[in-house]
Amino acid sequence: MKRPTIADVARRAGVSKGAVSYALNGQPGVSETTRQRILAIAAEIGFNPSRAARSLSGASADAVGLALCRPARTLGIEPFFMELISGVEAELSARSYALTLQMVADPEAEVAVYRRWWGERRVDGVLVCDLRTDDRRVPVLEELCLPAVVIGGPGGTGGLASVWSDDAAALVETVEYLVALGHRRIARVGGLPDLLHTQIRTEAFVEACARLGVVDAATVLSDYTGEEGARATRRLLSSAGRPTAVIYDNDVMAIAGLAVAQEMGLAVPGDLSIVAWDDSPLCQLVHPPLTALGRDIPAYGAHAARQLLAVIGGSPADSVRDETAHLTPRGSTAPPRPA
Amino acid sequence: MKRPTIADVARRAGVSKGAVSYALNGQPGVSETTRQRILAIAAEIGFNPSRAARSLSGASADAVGLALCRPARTLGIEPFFMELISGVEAELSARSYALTLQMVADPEAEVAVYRRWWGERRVDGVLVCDLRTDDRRVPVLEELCLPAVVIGGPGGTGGLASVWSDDAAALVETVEYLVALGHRRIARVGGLPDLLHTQIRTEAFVEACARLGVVDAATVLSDYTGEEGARATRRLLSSAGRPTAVIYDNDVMAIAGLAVAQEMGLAVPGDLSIVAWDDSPLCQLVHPPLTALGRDIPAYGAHAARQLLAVIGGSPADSVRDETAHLTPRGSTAPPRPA
DNA sequence: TCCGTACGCTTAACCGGAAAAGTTGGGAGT
DNA sequence: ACTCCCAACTTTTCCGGTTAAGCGTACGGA
Repeated sequence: MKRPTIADVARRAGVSKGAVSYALNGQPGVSETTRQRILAIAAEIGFNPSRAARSLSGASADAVGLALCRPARTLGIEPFFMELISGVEAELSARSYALTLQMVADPEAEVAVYRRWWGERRVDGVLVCDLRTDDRRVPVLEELCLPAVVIGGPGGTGGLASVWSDDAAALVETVEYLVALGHRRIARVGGLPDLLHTQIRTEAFVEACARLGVVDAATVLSDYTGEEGARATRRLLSSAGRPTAVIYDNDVMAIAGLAVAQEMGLAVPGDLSIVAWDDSPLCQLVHPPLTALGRDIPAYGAHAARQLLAVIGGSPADSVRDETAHLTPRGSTAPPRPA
Repeated sequence: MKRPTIADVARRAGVSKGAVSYALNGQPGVSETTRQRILAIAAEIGFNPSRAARSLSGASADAVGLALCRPARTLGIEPFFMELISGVEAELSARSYALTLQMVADPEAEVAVYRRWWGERRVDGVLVCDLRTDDRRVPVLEELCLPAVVIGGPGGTGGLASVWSDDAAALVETVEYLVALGHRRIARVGGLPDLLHTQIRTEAFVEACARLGVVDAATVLSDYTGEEGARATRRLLSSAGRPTAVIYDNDVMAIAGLAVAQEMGLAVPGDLSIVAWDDSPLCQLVHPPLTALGRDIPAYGAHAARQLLAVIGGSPADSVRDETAHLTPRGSTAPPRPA
């Protein structure tokens, strides 16, 4: 089946290409009668203007890009990205923008992808995830003047717009809660060390623990996978001054940690309290259900998408704060058993 | 920063646009010396040919589309799609194809998306998930002659190419395994009833149970969410002739079912054996770890992507079988406790 | 009556590449 | 010495839209 072009519509309507273009784009230059006739014909033969031709003559690509740099196994297991993407998509498809997705091996490759997208005019802007310290992607995007919204922060985003959530505040709230329960030896299993939010959380953790008189406040860094979470937990629980509470940087590691505790004969929450970051339905499916730091991830993605569309539309790049994760206490946290 | 065009390269090289085009595309028509000089200049100024211009003059869009029609919460929680996407992506990015992702509300909207993509020449082909019975998308894609690969089947794919996995065989293997353990009352918590693979599995289940003398072989349909899985499990375990084994159509429902069984005071696997379809790492993180029907989902996606690229390249549309899911017995299955 | 002008449309240029067709200059063949 | 051919480019056209500019026609005001 041949795709109809604007010329086909013009021929059937007995007018010129220009008239059809004006009619379809709501521009003045055609009478209302003619416009309706043209619209009817276009609808009848199923005409859609070619994106290529349209964007060639100056219009935008009507697409935004998202490059993800995480190993496939991490992506599959973590609900975070899929939820984020569905939120982004909800916002984009409402304005008939497309989302172009690309998995990359490392930040180097990601920068290359951005350069290519920019050169090809394939996207009007990009969403940047997994912000790192001194992130090399930031200066490149600034240099290219490619509209971008960083999902993460605060800080480290240069002149780029960003949407961020106050992880430090959420972590402080969690430590305060655990201290209030009576915990004095709290550990944390963190995510990938290069990620900025890991560092933000670590700093907040150290600061809060110091301020609140937590004796032992170790952070063990991991990679978000269940295996690594389990290994880190085993190490923590085997140590001399074993913690009475552990905060995990994602739910997968928390669930793995729970399994390890049970396998080592420790009662949760009697001997060990567990808090998970990211409150996916998984947290409620295990026994005991996990106390978790949750927030609306699709809304976060939608927020970022909305801001990106604004930046593409010419708005100044500003940094906006999204909802802070809130603690939902469930069965995995309780006062520590007296020694 | 202004994007370099082919004219910029031509000017700096002191040749015409045509020469640059020949040089960059490896066509004869320029000397090797000139070609190298042009390539060097192009690399130096970071030239990437505009996708729009290129695809306008007959070339392909170098992108494939994937429209997903599932509620956001299902997408987030199920590792399946993200793993599939990462597999698809791995294959596509190796050939510098882009993946255009779109979430849609219903099959109607999905068909509209296909028509638009086709008209806009935004994609060269599409991957179709969640095949239904008498799927309306199939005839539309055939009418449009839009290259497509259906992920699912067998059957119901009309003249479209497809990649499928033998779910019936996997289910039969599972039932045989449970019967061999001594189970005679086996239930199944299925997925969305409209999906073709749900029906294929149900038929295979009924047939296998009848053949193997399973007394009670109920299938309760659900929607892949933990809540619904839990509800279905509660109903099954409260019934008179309570099953001694349950097969779940995905891992999330299986984990929810496990929690329900434990909450109702039933020992797993003593009182109830559980088998999960889709073997994500989650299955190994719960206690007891779940016996699961697993297969390599990223490879499945890669396989589908490879076939789509072949169809786009002009290969005939054929139907190829991917790996069959294999059963990995773990702690959640055992012989039923004698009554 | 004549001119200005607003309307409704057509024409043509342009976007940035690909590729067909046209144009050189130099070397081989006779 | 003259033709022929081919390599190496240049020029031109085309893809399918958008949009500035042009061009009749009708209508209103002086």
